[in-house]
Amino acid sequence: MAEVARTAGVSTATAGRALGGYGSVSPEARTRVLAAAKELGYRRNDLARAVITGRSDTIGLVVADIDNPFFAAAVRGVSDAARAAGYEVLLANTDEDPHRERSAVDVLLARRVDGLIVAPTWGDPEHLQRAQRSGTPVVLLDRRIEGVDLDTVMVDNFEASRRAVAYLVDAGHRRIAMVTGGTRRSQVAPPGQRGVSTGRDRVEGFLRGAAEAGLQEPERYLRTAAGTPDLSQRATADLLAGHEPPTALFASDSRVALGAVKAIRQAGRTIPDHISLVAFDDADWTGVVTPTITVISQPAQALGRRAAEMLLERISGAQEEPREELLPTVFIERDSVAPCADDTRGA
Amino acid sequence: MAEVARTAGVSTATAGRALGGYGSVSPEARTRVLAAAKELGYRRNDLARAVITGRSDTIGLVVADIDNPFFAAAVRGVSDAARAAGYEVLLANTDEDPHRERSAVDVLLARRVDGLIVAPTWGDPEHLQRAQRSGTPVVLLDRRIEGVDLDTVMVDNFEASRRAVAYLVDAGHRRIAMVTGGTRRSQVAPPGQRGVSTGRDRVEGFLRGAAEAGLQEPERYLRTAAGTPDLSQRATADLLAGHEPPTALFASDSRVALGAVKAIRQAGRTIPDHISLVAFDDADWTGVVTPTITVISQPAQALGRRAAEMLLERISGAQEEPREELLPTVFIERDSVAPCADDTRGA
DNA sequence: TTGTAGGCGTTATCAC
DNA sequence: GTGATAACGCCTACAA
Repeated sequence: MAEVARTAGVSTATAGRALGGYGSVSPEARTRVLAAAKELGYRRNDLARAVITGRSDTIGLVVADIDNPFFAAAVRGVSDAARAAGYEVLLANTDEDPHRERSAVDVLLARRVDGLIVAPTWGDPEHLQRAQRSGTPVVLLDRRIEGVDLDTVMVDNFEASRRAVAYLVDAGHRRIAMVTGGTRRSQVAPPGQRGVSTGRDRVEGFLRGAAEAGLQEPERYLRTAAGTPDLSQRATADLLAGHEPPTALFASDSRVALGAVKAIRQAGRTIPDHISLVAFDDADWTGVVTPTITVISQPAQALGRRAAEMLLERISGAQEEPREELLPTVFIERDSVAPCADDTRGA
Repeated sequence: MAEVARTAGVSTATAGRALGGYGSVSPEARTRVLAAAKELGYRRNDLARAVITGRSDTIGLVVADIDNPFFAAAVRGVSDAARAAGYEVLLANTDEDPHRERSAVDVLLARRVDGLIVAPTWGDPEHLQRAQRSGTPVVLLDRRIEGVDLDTVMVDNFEASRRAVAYLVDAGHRRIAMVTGGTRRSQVAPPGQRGVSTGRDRVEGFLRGAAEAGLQEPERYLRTAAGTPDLSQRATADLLAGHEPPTALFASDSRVALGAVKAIRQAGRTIPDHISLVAFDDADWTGVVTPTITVISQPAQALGRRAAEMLLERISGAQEEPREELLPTVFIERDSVAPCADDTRGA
C-alpha cells in the first residue's frame, strides 16, 4: 500500500481511504490511487483489516457431514445468504463427533469468525454457550439443544413424525415400524445430550402417534443405530424377518429410506403391497423410484438461509431474546402407502 | 496477550512463545502462561498471526454448486484432507457464472488463502493463472482448461464416455442418444472456453464411440442445454417423441439421469425393454431404482482429497511442472442395459 | 531461556 | 480533503 501511495503521490492514509472506501477522498486523488493500485497489481489484505476492525466478515459453519443431501442444501442456503451480505463461509465437518465439533469451534473462533452456525451433535454444548457469551453469536441449525439459550432454526420434527404415523394409521396400519439414523455411540452422554434432537423428536413423534392410535408396544418396532444406508438396510431386514413383521415403515431420513428400500426389495416384498413406506426428506430420487415415495419434505435450503439471516441480525447487534424458529414441512403424498391389507392387523 | 503475560509475570514475548508454540520457553514459564491464558479466557488471534507469517492456513474452494452430490462429495474430500493437514476451508459457489467465479477468487485472494482449489466454469481463466503467478497456487478440480498450466485432478471423461458408447454398441444399439448438462449461456465464449471440459470431453467421447461403430450422424441424437433435472427431462421427452427414437441413452451425469428416467416413465416406455440407459456418476439412488442403473462411477471424494494433497504440496513449495492427474472411473454394470430388440436398428 | 524493540498491512485519530 | 502518527495483536530479530 505504501508503494501505491507513493506512485499516486499521496499519503498512505489517503491511499487507504481510497482503497478501503472509508473516510473522504477527493475524486481526483481516488482515481489516481485506483490507477496506481491497478498498475501495481495491489490486493488489499483483508486479514490485516480484520485485525484492526475486529470484524472478519466471515461466518463459521459447522455441520455433521456435507456429503448428506440435507446438509448440502442447507450449506447452500447459508452460503447464498452470507454472500449476499458480503460474508464468506468457513466450513467444518464433525461427523457427529463431539470432539471434532468442539475443536472446529475453537479453530473458527481463533480465526475470529463474526458468528457461528452449528448443527450441533450430541454431548455437552458448553463450548457453544461460551462462544455466544464471549461475543460471537451462535445460531443452531436443524437441531435444538434443551436448556440452552441460542437462536435455533429447524422444523417441527415431533409434529411431522406424529402426523406421518397418524397418516399410516388412517390407512389401516397397526404394525408400524420406525428406523432412525442415530448412532449408539452417543448413548454414553447424559440423557438430554444423547443423540441429536432431530432423532429424538422424530422418535417421540412416532411414539406419540402410536400411542394416540392405541398401538401396543410401539418400541417393539423401533430400530435405532443406523448411521449409514448399509446399517439401516440391515435394521430393516431384521424387522422384516421378525415375527409379525410391520406392514408400514417410517424412515427417519432419506438415507435410511434408501437402505430400507433395498432391504424390502431383497426380502422379496414390494412397496406398497406388502409394506408401506413414509420417509423424512424429499431426496431427489424419491420421486423417481417405483413406486414414488411419500415423504415429509423439509425446506433444507431455506433453513440454511434463515439461519444465516438470523445470525447476521445478531452480528449487527440485535439483542432480543433467543428464539426458536420453526419452518414448515410439507407432506408429499406419493405412491408408497397403501391401505393395510393384512387381516391380522388387529394383533 | 499483554494481560496474560502480566498475569503470568512474564514478557509478552515469552507469553507469545508459550501460546504460539515457537521459540523456547522454560517448562515453568509455559505452565504459568497457559494457566493465566485459561483463567483469562484468552484466545489467540489467528488473523494477526497470519498477517505476520504470511500464511493463513486456509485454502479457498470454489465449486459450481455444493448442492450437487458430486461436488458435495468432492468438498468432503477436500475438507478432510485439509483438516488433516491443519488447514481450514473457505467455500464459494459460482453457479457456473464466470463473474461469480472471478469475484470469488478475488475475495479469497484478499483473504490471503494459501492456495485455491477451483472447479472452473466456462469463460476466460485468466484470473486463475494470475493467482498462480502471483504466488497463490491453484489446483483445478474435475475440469481442465486447455492451454493453461495448472495442476489438475480429474477422470478421463473422454475415454469413459467412449467406452460407455462402445458398451451400448456391443449390446446391439445403433440409435444411441446423449443428453448433457451443459447450458446454452456458455456458448458466447470463445471455442476453447465454451462450457466446461467435462461436458465437452464426454460429448467428444460419445461422438468418437459413435464414429468407431460407424453410426450415421450421431449429432442427431445429441441434446445439450439441460442444466436441471427438469430440462433434461424435457430433452429426453423430445428425443423419445422424435422420428426413429433412440434405443439407448447416455446421460452425462446423475441429475440428467434423474430427468431422463422420469421422461422415459412418463412416455410410457420402460428401461431397459424399450430403451437402455447408462449414466455418469454413481449416485446413491441408481442402485435402488427399478431397474438399477448401469453407471460410470467417479471417485468424487478421492478427487477432492487428491486435489487438496496436490495443493498442499505446492503450498509447501513443490516446484515440478504442473501435472494432470487422472483418477480411474469404474464401470458398474447393473440392469438398465439390454440387447437391442429393435429390428430397424440398421437404420 | 528471556526481554526489548521493531515490524506485518491495515484502519483510527487528530490536527491541519 | 489530507497527512502524520498511533494502534491492532501478533511474530521475529537481537541482545542480555
